[in-house]
Amino acid sequence: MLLERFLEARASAAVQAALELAEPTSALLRPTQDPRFGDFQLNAAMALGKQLGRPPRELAEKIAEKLRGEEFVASAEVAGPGFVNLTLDDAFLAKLVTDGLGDAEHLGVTPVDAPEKVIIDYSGPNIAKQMHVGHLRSTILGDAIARALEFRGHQVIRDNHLGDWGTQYGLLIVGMREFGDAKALEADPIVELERVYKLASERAKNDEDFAEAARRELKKLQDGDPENRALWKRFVDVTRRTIDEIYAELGVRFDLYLGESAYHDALAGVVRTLEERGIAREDEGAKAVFWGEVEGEVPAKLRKQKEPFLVQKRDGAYLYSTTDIATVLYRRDELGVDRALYVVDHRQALHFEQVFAVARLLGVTMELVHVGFGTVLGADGKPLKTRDASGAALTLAVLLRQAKERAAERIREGMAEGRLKVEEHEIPSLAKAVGIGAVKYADLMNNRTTDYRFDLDRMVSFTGNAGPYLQYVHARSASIFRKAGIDEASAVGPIRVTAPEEAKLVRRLVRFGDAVEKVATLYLPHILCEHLYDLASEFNAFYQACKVLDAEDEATKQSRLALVAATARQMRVGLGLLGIEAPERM
RNA sequence: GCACCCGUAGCUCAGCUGGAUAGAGCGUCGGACUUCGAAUCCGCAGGUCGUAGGUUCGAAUCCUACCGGGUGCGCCA
Repeated sequence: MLLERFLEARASAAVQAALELAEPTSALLRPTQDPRFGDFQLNAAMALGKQLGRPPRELAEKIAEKLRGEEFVASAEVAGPGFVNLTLDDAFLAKLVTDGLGDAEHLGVTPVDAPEKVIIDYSGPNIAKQMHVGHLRSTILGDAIARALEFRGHQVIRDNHLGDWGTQYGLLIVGMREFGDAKALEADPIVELERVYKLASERAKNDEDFAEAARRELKKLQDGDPENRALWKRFVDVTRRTIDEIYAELGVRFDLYLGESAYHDALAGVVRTLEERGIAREDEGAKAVFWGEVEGEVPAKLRKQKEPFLVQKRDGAYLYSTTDIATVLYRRDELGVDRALYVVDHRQALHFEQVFAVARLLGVTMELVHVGFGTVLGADGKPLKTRDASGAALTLAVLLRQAKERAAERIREGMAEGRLKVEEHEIPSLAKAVGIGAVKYADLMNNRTTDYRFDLDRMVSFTGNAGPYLQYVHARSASIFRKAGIDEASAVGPIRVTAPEEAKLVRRLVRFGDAVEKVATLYLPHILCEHLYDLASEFNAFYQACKVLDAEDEATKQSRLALVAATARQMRVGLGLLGIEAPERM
């Protein structure tokens, strides 16, 4: 069940009945910010008081009275100008958690009524370039959102829209012939490709013949010249080897790797269609959409825009705008998706608005969402540069390695202090789980929409609100079962709330489904991070205050074991949705 | 010129789409390990929510203006 949805529905019905309203109205249910006000508050009375011309507190009292009969309500009190403060019934909540134990996969969270086929486009690294920390966000966010959607019951297609096509390949081809080193390309492909690209693009700036040659080779490549095609294919293959290592490290996977090149053959047709429909027209030799003149539905913002949306260059080459339009059509016609998500830096917001607007003009009705995210900034507050000569390149591979190293150090400390019984050979996998988990959590805990400052120390920090804090709760839970010599799955309650810490923990556990639902509808994984952090805090408080194995009686022990099991499982599943491992010990 | 985003504790950030006395982490300082794991817990300190108006029972949140920072806008992706 989704608790908030359930409560909102029941409370709204109560409001309508209590006030004898003809139309249904929202109870304006919100979680309270202060436990003194109970668990949830209803704000409807104040809004309706104005509307109905009656004192809000009088309405609130009627609503409260109506709710007092509900089985999930412990108390309903009127407070302040007309709040109705709801305190939920402990036994009702405890039963929800106990019931959830029977559902190992979804923890009692019911799936959406109408599952959709959703394609999610994320990561999208460029061929011939190292993945750097800027790629982390799209990759991690996309993966977490995909998992949340799947958890809610949607069918998800993960697509890696590789940057494997475009003008840089002309440069790379002539560059490789001019400066390339076959041995280096084999040994460390991306380093060599980046070196060659840098030399070639510098040369092209001052050498018109060289630049011309690059354009010629690009044209040959795009026309299917076998030799250039083979070289290009090699660039793609060696890059794929490297990025796939990173994905394996991150535990990220894709169903499709349909890069830009996959749509090349469709581009001429797209432009032709746009012209035929009067959406695009020729101008100064190029083909473009002029938002002021096209007929049909166009967002007001674009209407006002002077600059056209270019779909073909004067020299006949296509742009990524054309590719993206072709991609939308492919996803509709060949994949039949209901929804397409683009997890891409928010600097491309205008680009996607334009792509989507063109798609609408072409009659595309599926939901198209640009899931934009903030830019990763360096310590100076400027977008993090990685290609620049100044300072060592901070690649994703380097970041992940450092995170793992620090985690390994930490594990060795624990072993030395005797807190941890870990075999030497377990260290690498454990360090990976903790190190990579810390990096992922540090990224995901930020609100997706805002820029954030990249700080390596913070990212591999293992204290406070950080990945390992959540993993630690899971490991502690697992440790209790190890010590008791029983299986987590055999702890089935029933849960009874006796201590205040148990009451708080239960109240957190029942809100898991709502958190995941928000991630899947708002595309904001940090909401789940926050939930799991709160869960961890409340578990730690419970752990501090309540004996589990040495509980005062057998029923309490069974209840608490079930509570520990529910926490462990929710933490494991929740971390799983974030793409973070939950080790049994750490 | 047009469009968009952001200003919240010393630092990094939440604040669930308008609710009550604005919350975390880090950092500082002080406590808690013979007791289910101290990567933990407890406590102290820290705020004109950029500024000024407006909307209303009620604003960090919505509107307007201004200040400050950033981004994107014909032939890159």
